[in-house]
Amino acid sequence: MNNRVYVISGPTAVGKSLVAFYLAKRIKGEIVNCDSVQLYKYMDVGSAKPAEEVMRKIRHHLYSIVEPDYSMTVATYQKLAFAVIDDILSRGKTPIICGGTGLYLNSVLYNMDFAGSRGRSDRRAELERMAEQNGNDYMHQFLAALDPESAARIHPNNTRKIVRAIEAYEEGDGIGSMSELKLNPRYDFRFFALTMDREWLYERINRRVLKLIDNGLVEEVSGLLKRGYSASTPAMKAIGYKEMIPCIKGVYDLDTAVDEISKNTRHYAKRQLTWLRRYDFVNWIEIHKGETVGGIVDRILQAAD
RNA sequence: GGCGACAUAGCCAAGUGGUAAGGCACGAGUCUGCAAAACUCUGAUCCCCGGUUCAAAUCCGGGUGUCGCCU
Repeated sequence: MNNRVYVISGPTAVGKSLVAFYLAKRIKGEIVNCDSVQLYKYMDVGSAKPAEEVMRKIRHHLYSIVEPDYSMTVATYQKLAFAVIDDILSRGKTPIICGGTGLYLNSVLYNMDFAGSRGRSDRRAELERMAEQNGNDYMHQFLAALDPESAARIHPNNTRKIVRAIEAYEEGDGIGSMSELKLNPRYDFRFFALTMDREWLYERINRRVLKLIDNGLVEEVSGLLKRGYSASTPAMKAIGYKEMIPCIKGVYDLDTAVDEISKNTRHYAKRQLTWLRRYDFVNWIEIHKGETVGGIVDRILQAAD
């Protein structure tokens, strides 16, 4: 059975969705979301989900599948993604994974086993409280006493990771190291990362944020607040949402919100590029000004064979 | 034209004689169950010239520039 799987990644706002869509049209593909925020319902504008009519023309999977207060994890994503990918393949179509959430990408690309520790939320809360009371170094030393290897890998200030490492250790195996991961043999990947001149990308990001406002971001976030979601809802920590809440509450004006969203999006895009550079088997597709989507798809298909 | 203030990294900015805090931006990076998250690293000899002093971003004189007020 053919098990080819395309992966289209890249920083936010390079145009992944559009490229994936045209690629899907060419090869009878179906798109599988790999964006942690587009997984959520009611978060369409801020997460820049593909338009309705686009979704009607080509099958799109794993978009808007959970409520904003659902706490998503990589493990869950992986399970969902595998199920969808296998389903698409079984129908003789080609899955096109599209998104820029690096960790989620890893869960598909690599042989990551999440069967072990799940993490109990009560224990996590307890550890977080402990961290707040005793400080970063205390927690780091606490971890070092249990699991010196992972303590050595985690910076003392990164409390979130330290808590997870302690949690994982207490549950059993502890956390592994991503540097030892092996490629997932189940699929025949064609992995592409779109990129473009940094300055141009930043211009696109700035422009897109303005467009999100035009498209009704303020209304979308107000709506979410009315539904009862708040700044502490997991999904509301996403860029575009977390900055919009204070604006709606009158803490600062819309211009400030726009600046904050743009800045955080630029930072995010930069981190995504850093993440993608670590894959030695990725095919970089540098997009040039004036190039058509068709042309980009041509280059992808050429490189894929 | 006169009077006054200011001049420190891309931006904001502390420091008023002892050898340049901090923040932001930019850049680089880490990453095994919150990942659009969390975290780390990185830059200047202080507008120019001269003087005082063992020692000046810090004091004095001159120049240039910016801002404010006055005529």
